[in-house]
Amino acid sequence: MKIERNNTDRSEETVKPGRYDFTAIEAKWQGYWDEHQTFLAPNPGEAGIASAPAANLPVSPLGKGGGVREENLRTTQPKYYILDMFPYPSGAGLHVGHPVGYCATDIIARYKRMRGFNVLHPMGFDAFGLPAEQYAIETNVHPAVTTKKNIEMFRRQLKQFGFSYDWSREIATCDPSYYKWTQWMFARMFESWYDEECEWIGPDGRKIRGRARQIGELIAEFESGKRQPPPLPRVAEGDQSGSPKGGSASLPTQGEGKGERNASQVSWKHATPTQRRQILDGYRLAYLADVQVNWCPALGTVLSNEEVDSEGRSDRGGHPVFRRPLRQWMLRITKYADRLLSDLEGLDWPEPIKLMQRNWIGRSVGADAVFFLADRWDVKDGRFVHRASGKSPALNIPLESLDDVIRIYTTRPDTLFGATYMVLAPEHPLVDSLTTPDHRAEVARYVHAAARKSDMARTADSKEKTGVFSGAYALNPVSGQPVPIWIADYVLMGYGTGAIMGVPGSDERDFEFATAMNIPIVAVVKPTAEWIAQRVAAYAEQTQRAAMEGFERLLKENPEIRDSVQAHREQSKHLSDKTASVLKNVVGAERLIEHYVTHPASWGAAFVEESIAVNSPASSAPIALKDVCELNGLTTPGAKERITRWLERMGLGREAVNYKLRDWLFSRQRYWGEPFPVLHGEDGETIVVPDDELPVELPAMENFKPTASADDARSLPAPPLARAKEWLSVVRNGKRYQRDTNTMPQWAGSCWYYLRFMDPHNANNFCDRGADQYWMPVDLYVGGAEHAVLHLLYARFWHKVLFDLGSVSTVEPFQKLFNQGMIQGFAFRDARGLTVGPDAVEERGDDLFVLRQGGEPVTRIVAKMSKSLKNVVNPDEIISEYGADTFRLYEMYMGPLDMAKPWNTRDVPGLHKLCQRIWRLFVDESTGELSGSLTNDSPDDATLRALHKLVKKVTEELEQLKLNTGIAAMFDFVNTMTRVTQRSRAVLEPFVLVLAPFAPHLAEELWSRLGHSQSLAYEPWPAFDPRLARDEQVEIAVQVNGKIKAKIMVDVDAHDDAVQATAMADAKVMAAMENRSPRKVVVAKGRLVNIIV
RNA sequence: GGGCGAGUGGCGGAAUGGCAGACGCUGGGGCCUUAAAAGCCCCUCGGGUGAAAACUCGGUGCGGGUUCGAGUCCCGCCUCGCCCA
Repeated sequence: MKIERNNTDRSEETVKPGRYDFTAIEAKWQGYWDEHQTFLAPNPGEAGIASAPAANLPVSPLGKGGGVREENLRTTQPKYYILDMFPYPSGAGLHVGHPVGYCATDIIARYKRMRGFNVLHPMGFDAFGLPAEQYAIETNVHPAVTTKKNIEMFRRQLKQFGFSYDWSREIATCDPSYYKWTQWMFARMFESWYDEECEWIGPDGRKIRGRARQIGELIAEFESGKRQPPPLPRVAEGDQSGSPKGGSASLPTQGEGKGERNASQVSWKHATPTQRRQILDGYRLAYLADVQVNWCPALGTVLSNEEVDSEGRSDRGGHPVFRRPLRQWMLRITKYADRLLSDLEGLDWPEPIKLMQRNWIGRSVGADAVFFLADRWDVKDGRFVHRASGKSPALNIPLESLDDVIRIYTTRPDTLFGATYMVLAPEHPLVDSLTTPDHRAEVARYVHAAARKSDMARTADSKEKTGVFSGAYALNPVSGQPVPIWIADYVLMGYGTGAIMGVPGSDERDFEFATAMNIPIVAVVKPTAEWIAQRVAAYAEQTQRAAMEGFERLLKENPEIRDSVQAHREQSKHLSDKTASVLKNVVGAERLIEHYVTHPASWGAAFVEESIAVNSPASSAPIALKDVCELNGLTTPGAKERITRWLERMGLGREAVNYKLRDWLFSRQRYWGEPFPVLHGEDGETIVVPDDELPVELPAMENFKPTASADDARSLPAPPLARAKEWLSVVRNGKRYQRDTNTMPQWAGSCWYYLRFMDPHNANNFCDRGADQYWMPVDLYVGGAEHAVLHLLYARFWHKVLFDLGSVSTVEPFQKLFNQGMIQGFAFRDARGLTVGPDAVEERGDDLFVLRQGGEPVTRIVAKMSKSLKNVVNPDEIISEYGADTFRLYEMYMGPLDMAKPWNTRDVPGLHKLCQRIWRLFVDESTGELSGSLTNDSPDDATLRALHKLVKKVTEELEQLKLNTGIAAMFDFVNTMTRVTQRSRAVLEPFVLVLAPFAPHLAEELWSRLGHSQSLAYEPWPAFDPRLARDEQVEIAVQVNGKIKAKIMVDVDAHDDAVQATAMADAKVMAAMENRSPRKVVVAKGRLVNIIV
């Protein structure tokens, strides 16, 4: 059809019928990919859906058109599993931060397909979670409905980017056919225990120590007598509520019994069914325990630490939150601490993430030690003697069997002589029994108040230390000296044993506490000169009153310098650097160190580093013990070693490894999560639901509101599921059971989703073993660094349990991890430092921004995108205006993938222009036909070289995920090609293939217009000729004494001598050398020549 | 408070220890056009000399160091961001 140029209707459409119509092109190819199932990835044993290049032909020679096609099962090819952290489908939809990782993985996935890999690139939804439930509470719409709607929105949004996901593998964790297997895995954890002694060879041939085993094997060991059950807590028979007596029996705990609780040895043979259950529960990987939780009665739920503010109120609503013990499901992740730590070594992960995991696991080697309650123990003949039983500790008596002691863990046993007090957490079971009558009222008040504070508020460094004296004393095991026992909330029950020895001379927080409570401070480690110098500098800044007091004391004790220091002080009220230097130079480091050793309290801070032991024991203090461990003069590691051996020999302690990592609290009082596949009998028995009854589906409910109750620490949580009466009660074998009213936390489903992707529709197993062996491990896992610890640690733990049980073949799930950077937004800051969003600001000329109201100038800053700043960018608008290809290119061009960078919509058109220019290289806009400049002639040297350079650069950058510079190379290439009038197909066709991973719609369209009938998705990636990918001559700089004086052209392969000769012959160089002869000449090949005269 | 990361033009950023500022945006100039848009071409770190071509000096948060040579490596600071507490 002829275009009528003089038509009155001069819309763009009629003027340029061949324009780059991204809307039509993108819809067309997304339709094509769907229809042809282009990105379906076959599993082993399945026929390859699409034909593919042979694995041994990863690249095609350039300039010869399409590569050789062979019918070939892709499953015989090398595989590549590339995974995105799947999103939570929130009601707000995608924002521009989400697709950063998705664009990158899609580019790599498409590239790897062209390199001949069978690529698994799936997408799904982490669909259980709080926001949907919260929305349900507010609107009474079922979370399943909202979630389904949100998933549909997300899927639509994701599809418009043209991502090459195999959508046939889509999963959602809230789908019963998915959570059936989450429940199944939980049941396996309930039915297994961790055998720490087990040594075995994994499928990879490596020796592993420790293994999850079937609980039946443990029972068999008990029955055969091969293994003895540990002592049980002494609970009155038949007293299921375990009514606390003296407060000591109500806090069973993770793991085995603690030393301070009374325990009784029961043989398996003579154990009652209840006792046997208790014994086994102490071993199971999934177990029930009473743990301290943040209970918010008004909201009817338990809150996570992050949901409680520093005042101990709920984030939402500001309701009181109480610390109280609740019976919760726990996962025994702590048993895997060592393996989670050591297996990090072999992973290709960013070092900071590994470090964060190491810190989170927090392995430390220290010692357990016992302190003796002073009113129940005596020191007789230099030994500790229990008043009631007359027993004494000894080498062969386990710590656990000592009564009336407080067990502590310390990473610094070398500082035991400096322990001048003890602290028990307010929840500690011994608090009630050891508090003396005259202190009881005060202690009770304090304990009650502490229950209302969050862990975070209690341990915040900035907080003033609080505590009350219990009236009781304990005997220090290394000296026999009595030390006061305090109750203070800076010690948490959940960490260690809930009791600490206070060593104010060697611990910052103990120092603060001792200072506040007037407890003696003893230095047991000699500070280093560097530390003393720093403290002296702190005097000069006059930051702390304690430091000033210490300074005054120093002056008093050193009259010979008082005058000279005083002279400085008269000139200025403050201490100056000069004063500090007088201290250092006149008093001298040695005497300052001595001063700290004798008067640590004056120094305003504790020396917490490692150095040399002193005052251990102090020469002045009398020691009641017969056997004394002398530490003075030893280095910290040496002192640790000696004291630990001594403690062991005396039966007072032992070496111990501790972890910061806690067992995983796995229950939530929520509706929208996986129900636990367990049944609770009225007699306290807990059984798992048989596999053939899985999944245990959520009951249909209409009201999700938590049952609010009085703001009272004693009220009980009533989860929504507790109201599903019919669902709740179950009869099995004539016995009545109740289902668990808790659900699993959101992390559960994401612990194994990468396994389900490999075989998403399998009804008989969570994943076929063959698929697992073929696809695992994940070759590249891309997501935000905010999941560095929790998700990645939980998933690794979960995977290792499955590995131990023989369900998966790899030790670690994610071989390579990459963290994409955050997309930030612009915001503005006014003179007072207040941050405002872009909608409150007007731009006046170049980089001048003023407030719309008032006209006050503001400066532009980069800030996290947030609803409150209204600087969130929605990708839908960008895509409808510029297209998905432009969006993908822009997001990848913004900067390095792993860096945070601000979104700037103003930059987007530049990438759109790139697409248009590429389009015009091929298509005549006025006709829509292929451009007349396109020839079938063989390419000229310049454009051929440009192509080979491009292929080399893009290939190298893709391998390193440096997509921004890869795109810059394409700009360069397009600039070069725009300037020429004849363009050879032999150059342009390979270019389309290089473009394809980045801008797939545009590339497919051009490919098809060039006459190809099939998608380019499986075309071989172009190869480059290294000789053509570089110039024959290069310009190099010539420096004389490091200053550039000239530029010369030399052959790339030219010998250094020849380059040097050319450089020296240059007129400007000779002028700069001024007839001096070179002392030294450095030739950096292809870079520069530096002549030193 | 601890850990990690980052500071380079007006903006985003580039640079195996080797010519700082590739590439894009913005801004300016030119060509094309009746005109505009689009497109194409050129310029765009700062100071100095010059009519111009060009020449020259300075410059990668601050202060030191290693090196023939440092944005890059080392030491000490400052600021910002993220995570943890």
